[in-house]
Amino acid sequence: MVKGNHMRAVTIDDVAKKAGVSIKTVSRVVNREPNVRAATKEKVEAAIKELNYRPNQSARGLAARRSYMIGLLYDNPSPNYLANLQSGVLEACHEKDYGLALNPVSFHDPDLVETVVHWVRQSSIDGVILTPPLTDSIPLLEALSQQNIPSAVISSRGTGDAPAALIDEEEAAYEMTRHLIISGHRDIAFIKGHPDHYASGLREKGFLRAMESEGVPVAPGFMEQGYFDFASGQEAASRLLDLPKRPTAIFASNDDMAAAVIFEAHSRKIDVPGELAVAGFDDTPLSRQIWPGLTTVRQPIRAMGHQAAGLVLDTLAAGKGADEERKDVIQVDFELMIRGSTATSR
Amino acid sequence: MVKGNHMRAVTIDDVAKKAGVSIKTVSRVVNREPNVRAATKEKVEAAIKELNYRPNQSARGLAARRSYMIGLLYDNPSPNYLANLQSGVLEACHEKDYGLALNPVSFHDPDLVETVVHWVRQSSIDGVILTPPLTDSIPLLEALSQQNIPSAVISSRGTGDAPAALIDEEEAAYEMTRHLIISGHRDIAFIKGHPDHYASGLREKGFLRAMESEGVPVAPGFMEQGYFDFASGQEAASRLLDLPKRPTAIFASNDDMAAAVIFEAHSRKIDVPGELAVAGFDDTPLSRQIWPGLTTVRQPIRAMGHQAAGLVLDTLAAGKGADEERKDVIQVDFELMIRGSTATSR
DNA sequence: TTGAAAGCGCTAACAT
DNA sequence: ATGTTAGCGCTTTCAA
Repeated sequence: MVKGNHMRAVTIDDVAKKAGVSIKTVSRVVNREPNVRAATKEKVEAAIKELNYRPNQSARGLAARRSYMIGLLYDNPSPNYLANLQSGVLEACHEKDYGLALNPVSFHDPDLVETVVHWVRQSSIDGVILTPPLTDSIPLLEALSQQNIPSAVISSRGTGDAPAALIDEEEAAYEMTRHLIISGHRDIAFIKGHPDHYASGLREKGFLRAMESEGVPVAPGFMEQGYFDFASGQEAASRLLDLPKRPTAIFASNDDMAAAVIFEAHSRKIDVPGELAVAGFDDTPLSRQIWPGLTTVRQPIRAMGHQAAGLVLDTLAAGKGADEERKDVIQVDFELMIRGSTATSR
Repeated sequence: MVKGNHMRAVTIDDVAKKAGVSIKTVSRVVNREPNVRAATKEKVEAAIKELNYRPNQSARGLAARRSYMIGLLYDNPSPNYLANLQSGVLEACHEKDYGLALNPVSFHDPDLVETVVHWVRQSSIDGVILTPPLTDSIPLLEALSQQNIPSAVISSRGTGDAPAALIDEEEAAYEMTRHLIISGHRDIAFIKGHPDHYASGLREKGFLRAMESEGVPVAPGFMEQGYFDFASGQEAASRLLDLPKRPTAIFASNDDMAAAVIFEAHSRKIDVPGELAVAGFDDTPLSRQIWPGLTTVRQPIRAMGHQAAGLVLDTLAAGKGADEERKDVIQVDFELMIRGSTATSR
């Protein structure tokens, strides 16, 4: 493959000339539009191949008023979450020859809605994927829908406002709680997730439902507020472990907080899992890298990213707008990962 | 702000009208071209701000024959590394109204060079940023240079093949090793990094230099090969801790492997730091979330991403090609983070 | 220092 | 089933 530094790029005109058709016909073939005779199509495809033609994305975007890019919106997710999600989204984009534009935003920005809509308009982003907690901003969802911007959400309230890829958060928390109860625990404390996240409520609900259905009471002071970060987990853990009658098990709403619980236990010489069982949520690498290994809930973030991107791209492929929005909800399976932090035999 | 469904995006004409100048003048301001009176410039900037104008990338790309995008190439970095780096790069891109295109590739792909060059050409990517170990692929660097594709590397052999943002890896390893020696250790083992990474060699060199200069011999079997992942750290740690006369300190070439050392120590009831001191490299969140806290070397990845993007964008701004490539090397400061895993008084 | 005019390569709307 | 004609919003010439 020899190329000079300033080789003129092959354009649609070159292809049209070589195939002996108009540029519009070439355009039709490239965009897989109907109404092209098979023979014509073949001629054009041959010319494209011979010239090694690739449409200029800028020209395409300018003329068609779209960018052939979808946007990923996020607010300060954990590195692990972002990397996995992005990897899945990129994969799906790659399959459909779409590009990915990233946009880190702030959930609490009063101009969030305007910022996002403006970004989409100015960049001609064709569709967007939202991640928690942005997925739980009703004004944002409404604006996107009203502005006819195709979108999909990762995890969400599942109200069907937009297509979604999610797990059954409540059921996952329910099952994890049952695991603790079945392991013999009755003094189980819970550290809640960040209140901005709708999923936090679901996890809490799952916990409470399991306790109630098993007839295990939640002791006073055993429900602590956390914010998904290590520091808040540490504070919550401190309070719980300083209680006169401390819990024998703590279920934290995510792994970072669970790791903080273990950290605090270690520093007080409280044996995990002997004196204290700990469970988390997310199955981050961290859960395998601390000692003892952390029992947690695995969600297939990567796959969910892939699915969500697929939902957006399907909408795009279906109708050029998001008019007849298909409000799919893809529920994927979670998995309980039982590790050392809740081991019973020792 | 009321907007209909098909609100026309703000264009350069709107800005020109509002500022009372021609579109060319707006263009000059946007592109920071010279020969614009300060007063005019201010008027235009005010209009841009008021209308919240962002240039249409497709139109820009079409007219200027470039994409206004830079590419970020990576091969399976740790989530934390990727998230931080990307954040810095995005920030720099945002400042200059550039877009970012991501490209996960494989260092061992025999078609790596062709894949990358083709991708850059097809997408009209204006320049690229390489991350380790891609930064250490001579053929890749040569191809980019030969094809006149502006690029910058994050960390590298520092040979000046391309502009780079890096820390003094060897010196960092040297100082960490000295910290261990000064803390009273003499039986110090080292777990090497992935051999694909040039930095691995530098870190090893720093370790050996410190040992030698302090007159501390490296015991047989005290140099272990690792691959930067937790599993390889575990294996290396197992071998080291099973030695008849085991080390009193282990310096692992990154945090994941150091965490594995601590994990293995815990599971053998070896007290850290009492019986075994452990040091890592990277200052990942993990280093603060395991117990005891991990002594490590902090590199400002985010800042390095920002710098590297700046180097590429500067090249782009300077000459339209990378003709008179400025082979800058920006060295940023590292920092020793001393935490519990190497504490002396207990 | 500024502006007017001419495209960049493609798709959309309307021919035929 | 295929072609013609206008732009899309910007940068580039070149002129003033």
